[in-house]
Amino acid sequence: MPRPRSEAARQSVLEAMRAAVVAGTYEAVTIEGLAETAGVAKQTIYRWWPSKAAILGEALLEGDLPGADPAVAMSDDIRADLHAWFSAMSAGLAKPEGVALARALIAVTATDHELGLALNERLAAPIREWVAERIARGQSAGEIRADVDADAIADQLIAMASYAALIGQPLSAERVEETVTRLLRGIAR
Amino acid sequence: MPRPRSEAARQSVLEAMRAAVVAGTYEAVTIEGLAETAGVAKQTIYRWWPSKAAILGEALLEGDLPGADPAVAMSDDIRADLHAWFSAMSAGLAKPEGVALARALIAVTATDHELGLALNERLAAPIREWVAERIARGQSAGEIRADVDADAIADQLIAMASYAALIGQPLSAERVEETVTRLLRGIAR
Amino acid sequence: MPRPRSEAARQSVLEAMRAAVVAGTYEAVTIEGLAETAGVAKQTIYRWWPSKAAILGEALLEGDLPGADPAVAMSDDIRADLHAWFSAMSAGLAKPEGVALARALIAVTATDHELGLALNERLAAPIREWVAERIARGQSAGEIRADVDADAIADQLIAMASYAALIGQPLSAERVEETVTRLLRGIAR
Amino acid sequence: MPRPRSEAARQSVLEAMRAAVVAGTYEAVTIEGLAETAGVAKQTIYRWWPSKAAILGEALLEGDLPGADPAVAMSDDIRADLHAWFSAMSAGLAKPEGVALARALIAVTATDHELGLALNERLAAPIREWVAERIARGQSAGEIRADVDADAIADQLIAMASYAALIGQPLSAERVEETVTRLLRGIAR
DNA sequence: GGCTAATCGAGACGGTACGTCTGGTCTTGCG
DNA sequence: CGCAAGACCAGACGTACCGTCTCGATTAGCC
Repeated sequence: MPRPRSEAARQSVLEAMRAAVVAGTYEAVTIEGLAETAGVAKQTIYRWWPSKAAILGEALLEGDLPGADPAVAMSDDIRADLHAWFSAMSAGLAKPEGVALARALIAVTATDHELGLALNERLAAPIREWVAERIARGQSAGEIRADVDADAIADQLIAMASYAALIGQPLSAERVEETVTRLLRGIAR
Repeated sequence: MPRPRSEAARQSVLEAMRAAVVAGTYEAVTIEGLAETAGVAKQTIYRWWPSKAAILGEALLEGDLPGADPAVAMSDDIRADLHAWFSAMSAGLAKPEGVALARALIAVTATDHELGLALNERLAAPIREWVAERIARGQSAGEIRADVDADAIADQLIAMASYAALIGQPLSAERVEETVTRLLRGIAR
Repeated sequence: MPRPRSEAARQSVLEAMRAAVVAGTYEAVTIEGLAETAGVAKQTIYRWWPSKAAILGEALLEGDLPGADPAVAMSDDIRADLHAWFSAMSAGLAKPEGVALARALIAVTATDHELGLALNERLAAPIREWVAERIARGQSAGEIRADVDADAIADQLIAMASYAALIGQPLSAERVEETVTRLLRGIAR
Repeated sequence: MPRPRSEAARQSVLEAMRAAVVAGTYEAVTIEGLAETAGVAKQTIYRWWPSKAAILGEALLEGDLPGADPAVAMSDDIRADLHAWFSAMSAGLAKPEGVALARALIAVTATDHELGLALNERLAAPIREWVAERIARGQSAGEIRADVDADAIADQLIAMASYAALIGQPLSAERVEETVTRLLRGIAR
């Protein structure tokens, strides 16, 4: 049987993509540049990825987009939980690295619809899940209205954080605070 | 004393940019293609614009980004007003042309920070103003809490509409309805 | 280890150059035009040749400048030999193709000193050699003065033929005849 | 009455052409550059000259091509006269300025046949005349054969000097000496 | 322990677009 | 109406990458 795909080459391409995106804009990333920094032949890239966008996608899913993972334990205080999570996400997307990766994701979405949609779906799913679960808990506890649409809330917060990264003006602590407060007022029983 | 700049050339370049963006992606727009469709020499473009992004900026500010202009009269019913406006904006950004232009704006913002920020500022300003005014009216009427941050609300809605356009899934009427309802519950006195 | 240079591409570029020069002036030759007629990418040309002049040089050395090769057998009659050769050279440079190539050589020499000098040297060398040999033979035979400078003679005839091609008025048979006669009177013992 | 053509502009264009040609190659001369150095508008050049070549032509005829003017008095010694003149011409074409202008003339001739021919004719005429006259004198004095073709001699010397300038290797004093000596042996009675 | 088949690096190839430069033409307003 | 100034259309310049295509050199299994 033939020689298997080189995992080292794969990793170094993904790493090169992350580095390139953080260093400049996604648009400025070049397959040739990637190949050079990764120490890999161009053909090796073209053999395994159909496009620059696909490489970014894999790099984002594999590495992590700071703020994308709602690694927040749930307590009994829904306000505290939502605030902790939204605040963490905003902070993740406020770091230079986070801004760069988020912008690259946005750029690729604005360009390659299909892939962008898929990526957003994949990255948003755990968030939606977390929010749904926390809202459901609040509903069980009788704090939250029964007719609240958890997805709408998750989407709103994702949109806000994402837009803030796009225009490069991270949500301030006050804005985060205000948003959570107002949101809770809107969905409290 | 020399020949003045040709307004016709300028207009046809901007028009070509709008057309190109609507027809494909912003990334796929080419200065050479623009020159060709506009019936203009490449140098004429380079003489007056420093970049593709600048052309798009001018085209967006001059032509109009559907949904960007809050041309909604204010009534005494704040719910109706907010709904009418947010609904109109969402609808504008749901039309193919609106999606295309919004995505182009997003793409340029993700790429050329400076210019993107300026553009967003310019386009958001009238919206912020309108929302501020409407909220203030509501506060005078005693319907709305005094401590509400109008900018936060405007930004939230802009982010939501913009993100919806980005991922190509326009806000449904239900989602618009839900958002306004929840929002009002959050800010009502 | 990579793919080797394409000889086909190289040849078709050189051929395109010869054709272009014969069809028009050297000045009017365009790298883009060359690439197009040769069915080759522009970059392939830039990869291998530093300038238009270098292409012409290679084309001239490889193909042949009519009249540049003194393919004349030597007999015992120095007058006949010199006449045959000078006449052949003049005739070669009188043909439209010869005129065109000679002019291109002159144009490139007038422009790119270094290369022009090298080319002239390379093309003149066999001529100088032939003349030197024939003169030496004449000297052995006692027909020609011992102090004759063969290079001076070769250069004179090259200059004359070249200048004639430049101004587009080929040396007439009479002028060739006269020149050889006068020359021989000048160097005979 | 209309304003007459500006002689100052004309002169400064011609001067700029001479300077440009001496400073670089004829090919590198640019109408725009000319206009700039001459302090003249591009259109003023296009109004009065059909081409770059025409400007050079006028500049050469008006200014002087060093060595082109056979300003040599005739004595009774034909050898001395021919040597003096040919030597002066070679020297003129050996000076950097002379080489540059001669090359420009050659370049324009290689490119614009018509004009080049005309220019060569104009510049060669006085030389041919001078040579014809001197030869005729020599014939009267019985030094020179009656059947000598003066034009052939003039052309030969022009070609030699011109070719020497072209390849940038001025005729050495020895070569000049040798040439005149050999030439005279060829035409002496 | 050789055979074989897909991998890898390197980089040439036909292309497209870049941003710049110049050619010629035209349009201003001043003198 | 000539002229300086400079915008305009046109198109070549030389460069950078694109995605495809050889090359020769490894490197697994499988015989």
